[in-house]
Amino acid sequence: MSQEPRTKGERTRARILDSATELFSRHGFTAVSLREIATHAGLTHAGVLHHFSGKEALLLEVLSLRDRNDAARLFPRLLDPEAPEPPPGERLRRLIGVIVRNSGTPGLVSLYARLSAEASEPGHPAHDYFVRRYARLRTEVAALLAALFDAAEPPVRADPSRTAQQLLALLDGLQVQWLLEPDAVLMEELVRDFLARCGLPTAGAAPSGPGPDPVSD
Amino acid sequence: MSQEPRTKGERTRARILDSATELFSRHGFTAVSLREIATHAGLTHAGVLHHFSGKEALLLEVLSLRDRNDAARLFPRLLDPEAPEPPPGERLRRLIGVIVRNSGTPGLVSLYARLSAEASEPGHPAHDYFVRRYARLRTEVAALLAALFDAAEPPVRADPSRTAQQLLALLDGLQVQWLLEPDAVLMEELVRDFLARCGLPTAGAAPSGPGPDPVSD
DNA sequence: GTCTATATCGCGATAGAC
DNA sequence: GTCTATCGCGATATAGAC
Repeated sequence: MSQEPRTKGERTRARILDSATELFSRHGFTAVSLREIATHAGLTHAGVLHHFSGKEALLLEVLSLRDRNDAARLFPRLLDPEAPEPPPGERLRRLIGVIVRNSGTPGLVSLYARLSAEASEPGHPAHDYFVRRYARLRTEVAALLAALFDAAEPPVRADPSRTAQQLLALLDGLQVQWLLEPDAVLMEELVRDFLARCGLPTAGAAPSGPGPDPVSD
Repeated sequence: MSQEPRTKGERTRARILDSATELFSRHGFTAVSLREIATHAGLTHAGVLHHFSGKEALLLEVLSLRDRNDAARLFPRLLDPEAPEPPPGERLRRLIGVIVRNSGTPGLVSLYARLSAEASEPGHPAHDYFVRRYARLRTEVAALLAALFDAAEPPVRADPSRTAQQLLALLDGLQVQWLLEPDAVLMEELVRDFLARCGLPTAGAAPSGPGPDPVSD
């Protein structure tokens, strides 16, 4: 999961991130204090704040690590321009696979929804991160949709960029509803239904498989 | 906006709500302290906590008041079963009108996104409120869509309930993206586009007009 | 019932000593 | 790189004024 840390500082930092991930995932953001994370990692809360500028920044690190994993699974070239790019159909299957995979870690999904909403306030420390995240995702998903639209039979005439915005919004919005009432929201089915409405039938099941984590950082 | 308060307590409560709405909208939730709200309303922070069980509860009141306004505009029967129900086409126009109207108060939109994400954690004080909110909205929007589907030419064969979930998710998700980058997200157009894909063209502009606030509470 | 004043608690965050 | 000390915060509780 983590790149081999060389210095003591890097090891401490990694230990803090591990503790934070575990405690945030299990008990949520508000319920966990910096002092608890610090104790769990074997130092004081001021020690934690030497490595991370604040509680919010610590959450951002935890989530962006996970985010890079998901993104790299879908868009290998984002991390390594030399990486082989799977065909569009396979990438669409992986996108649905990420949805299924996320349902295994509702704690982190909840944290992400929370932070993205908080970060929408201008001036928030994570504001730029999310602006960039959506811009990047929109570009990548638009390119993927464009390829799928062209390859479809019959070809689909729709704006890939706008459809990408809609798809990303649908995923985010459904996740909130799913977190509130897991049994009432069939994420995968509703997403497939939307894609079908766009002229992109997604018959098969989503594999996404175990596979190695494409990000190590 | 507020029903004529009779007792001193009701007046104080309304004053606190007004102060909280103004300060939260302008500076966000985190940046405003209960002590500031109290001072702005002319009492101490303990006094505020006599009327509201906590800062989160105060936010919930501010937002649910606004929520009831929006909902009543779309579904008059929710508040008054005797109220006349506008035809489906008019109600769809009003729904789009609410989107346009919300873009005038990004502060409150941001607060709503934030709270709905936070409340997704089980055990959160507002968890039940949001579960009920989505259940109610899903039911109402599904009924509206069912009427529109039947009246469409040609009639649309789609599951109104699932389409309602998708539409609500789209609205929530787009709002987060819009808050992050207002110019990059054309809310109204993207929603109309989705509805058109569902077989529901929404040619005309959305009036929503000024009109009296349907909720007074 | 409405509200103030006060004290106490752990929290996130900062400054400075070591 | 980590600590102690300190700050204002949200929250709780109590006692009492009007």
